Amino acid sequence: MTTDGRLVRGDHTRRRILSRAMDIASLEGLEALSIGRLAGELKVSKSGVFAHFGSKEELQLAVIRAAKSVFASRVVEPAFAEAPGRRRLEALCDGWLTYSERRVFPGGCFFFSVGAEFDARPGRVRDVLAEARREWLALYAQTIRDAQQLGELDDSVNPAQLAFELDAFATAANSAALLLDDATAYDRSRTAIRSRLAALKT
Amino acid sequence: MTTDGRLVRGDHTRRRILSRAMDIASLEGLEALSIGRLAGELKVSKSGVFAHFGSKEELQLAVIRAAKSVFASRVVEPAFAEAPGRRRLEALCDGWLTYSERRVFPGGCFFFSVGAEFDARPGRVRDVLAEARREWLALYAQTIRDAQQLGELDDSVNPAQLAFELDAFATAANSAALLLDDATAYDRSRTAIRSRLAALKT
DNA sequence: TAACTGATCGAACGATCGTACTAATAAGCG
DNA sequence: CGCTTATTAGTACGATCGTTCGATCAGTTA
Repeated sequence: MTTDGRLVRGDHTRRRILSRAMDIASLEGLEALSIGRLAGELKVSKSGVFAHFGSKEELQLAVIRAAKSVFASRVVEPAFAEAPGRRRLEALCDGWLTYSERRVFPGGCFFFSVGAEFDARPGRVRDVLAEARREWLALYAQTIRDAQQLGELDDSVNPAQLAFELDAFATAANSAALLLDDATAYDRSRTAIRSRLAALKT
Repeated sequence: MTTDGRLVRGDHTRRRILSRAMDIASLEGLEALSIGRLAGELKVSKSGVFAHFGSKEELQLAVIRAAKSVFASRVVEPAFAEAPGRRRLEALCDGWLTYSERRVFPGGCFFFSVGAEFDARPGRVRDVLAEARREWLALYAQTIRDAQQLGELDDSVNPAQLAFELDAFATAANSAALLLDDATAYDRSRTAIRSRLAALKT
């Protein structure tokens, strides 16, 4: 148990930094995250921000960890409150779309934005982002497999293939909603997902 | 007719700059494009690069125009060599995937990368990128409409909806291939597109 | 109270950014 | 050859970047 006032204060500052940093990163990317800018916006000294992370790369990695935690609580956990199988699969799809639509991060899905930013830059940041995406697709695939074993989804479909397609529909909605200011893209995405899954009823 | 040696020389330099700039932008984004960096890599002076565009934003806009031209010659024009209708639609899908897979730009699809970078930053760059995406989706939709009028595609499908889905499959392949180093994503994408279109035979 | 620890600050560093100037260079043209 | 025009070079500016270092302030512990 931690009641040391100094640690509590530091933890509070750290959370403030990471919260603002997630917003900036989702809007403008992890490279646009500058320590001086964070310090200015949060009314803290540059070295105060820096001391929490030790380097810009460590800051970026900490921001990604924080975003994973937000994503888990807003998308993954609600889906796991549903029964395994088709119900949970639908909750994953719809939970993701709602997470993008409601702008949990102001720049849309955090991992879409920074994933595209780092997908061609070698380094630890890219590795962590790739791993996060792999975990997400694996979660989709496992949920599909569960639904198949429960007899709720046609056995003939390849789980990785269906995971790819569902994720494609969702991220395309995110992209269109942001770049094109086209909120109807979420409807299109839900239509596509619903009709793809309807074809796989058993 | 232009045979003025000075203009020819300037045009050549400008092309060299834009070519390198497109590669950098596809890999690291339009903001990572710095005038000093371009000058260093191309062995010209900073002011030499600057003089061609007048500002960084104008450089970014010129790079986008150049990328549109590359995209048109590699994807759109080959598809228009095919007969209108289903043939042309399939050429658009496959041409796009091949364009991404062959790394016409080293960072994958130029417009995917910079679109994600600017989708939440107001300004002229975003406006131009949004317009380019709209044109691309409109081209898809028109090609679908043509196929319907030729009796090659089920009339019941909404062209904008199908365009959304086909584009979703393609961009998802680009994203997975880059971030996950997963070249099989192109196969998954082709499978998804083929089976989606097969369901719409008349 | 004294000693210690952790969080934060302030100032400075070298580097790079976009941009603004004024030469220098090269090509066309009389 | 001179005169004009277009492209490049050179230099300097203020701003911001990530990082380093020593000082300062707040809270714990003996």
